Amino acid sequence: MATTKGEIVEQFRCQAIREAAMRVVSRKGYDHVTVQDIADEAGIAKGTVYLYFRSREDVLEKTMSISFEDFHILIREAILRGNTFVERVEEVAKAHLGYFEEQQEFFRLYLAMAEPLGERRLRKHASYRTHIAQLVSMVEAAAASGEVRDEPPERIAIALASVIRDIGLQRMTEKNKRPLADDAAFVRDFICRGIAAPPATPEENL
Amino acid sequence: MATTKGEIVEQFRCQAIREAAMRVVSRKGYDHVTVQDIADEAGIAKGTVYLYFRSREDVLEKTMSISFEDFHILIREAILRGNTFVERVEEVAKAHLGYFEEQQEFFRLYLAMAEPLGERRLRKHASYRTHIAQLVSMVEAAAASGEVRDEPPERIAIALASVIRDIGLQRMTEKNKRPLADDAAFVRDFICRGIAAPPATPEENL
DNA sequence: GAATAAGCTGACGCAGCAGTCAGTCAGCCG
DNA sequence: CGGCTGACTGACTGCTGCGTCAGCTTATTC
Repeated sequence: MATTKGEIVEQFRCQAIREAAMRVVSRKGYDHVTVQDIADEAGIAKGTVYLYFRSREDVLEKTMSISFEDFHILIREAILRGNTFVERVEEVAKAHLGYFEEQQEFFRLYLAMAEPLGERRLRKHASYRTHIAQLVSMVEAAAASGEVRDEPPERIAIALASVIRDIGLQRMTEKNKRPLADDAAFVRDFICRGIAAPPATPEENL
Repeated sequence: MATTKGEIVEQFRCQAIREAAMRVVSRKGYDHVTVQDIADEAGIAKGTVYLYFRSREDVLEKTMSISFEDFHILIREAILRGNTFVERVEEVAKAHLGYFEEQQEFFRLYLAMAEPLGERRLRKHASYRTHIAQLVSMVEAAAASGEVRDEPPERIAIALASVIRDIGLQRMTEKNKRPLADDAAFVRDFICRGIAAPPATPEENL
């Protein structure tokens, strides 16, 4: 009884518009998408967009948030799968890169949000901050159990996201892709041999 | 004889406009700068801008290129200062972060160019590619002498730039800054303990 | 001081886009 | 069938920003 026929139609339309928006943002970038683009992509008139969303910004904001929800869940699960910090990093990298692979549109959306230009973005989109926060708490847990060196957790988290993002970006532009597992392992090694607490002082020659 | 009075004036004006453009790009971001903004910042009329540059894009392009020249020289010198790969990474990080510190406007410009959205930027601005190329050849040299693991040099170079950039970004938003040397050391450790060839198999527990 | 040249100006033309709203039309009800 | 409803449309308005150019101001020359 909660969902009338009208509400179902509304949901369907909203979703169609968001999906169109996602595709267009992928192609043209966040800043350069017009409402007309979105309408064309969805096969409706521009005015119709305004029946379901307050503004251009509203469409893009909601598109962002909803797209990120799946992603957040995926990363959360990846973190839970690992038992040690090293394992968690590998799982996160695998999930991250894998999702980028199958959702190239999302990846471009993610890039658009992560782009740090003027901090405008970083401040604006709560979804991206939530994503970083997930990583921060993972790092904090590892710091508490002595698995990582004593560095600001947020610094490590951002560096982690940064490396994964750029590896993902490179995978995207490569012709003959390396196996995903290899890249996840690369990230794991790259990150962990850098930030893991020294095992038992093997050498101290720096 | 090569430089008439007119040419000197022209050079002076061009420089003033570029400097104004740099400040404005810093504040508003590449995409959102208008020619009027630049003219206002330079204290001249909009039309005057078009006496010295063909278009808005021309102003921004030249601003980019010239700003990057100093930066390229700085990084080249940093690379030459180091004797080992580890030293070079630290020198590069120090130079990088130091330059970001004293040239915050340049840093924001750099962010605007590095933003990978849609590869539009990366393809467009040769300056950024040149910067990456510098790092690639540094990594290649290190790979040749067995100082780094056998991974695609460009991958490592981009990851390196990525980490430095994000550390720089974080420094920028911090209230009480850590000493620059500490952060350069952080980057050095973060990078090198990740990509340095294993010294003499201290442990093999992965 | 007048005449000429050079440099600069900002109002204007034009284009593109966000958001609006009067009008259209398909479907439904009596 | 004829009238009503509401979802949808797309032309329109207002605005912003690029690039132009007729004219103004300042420097230079005689």
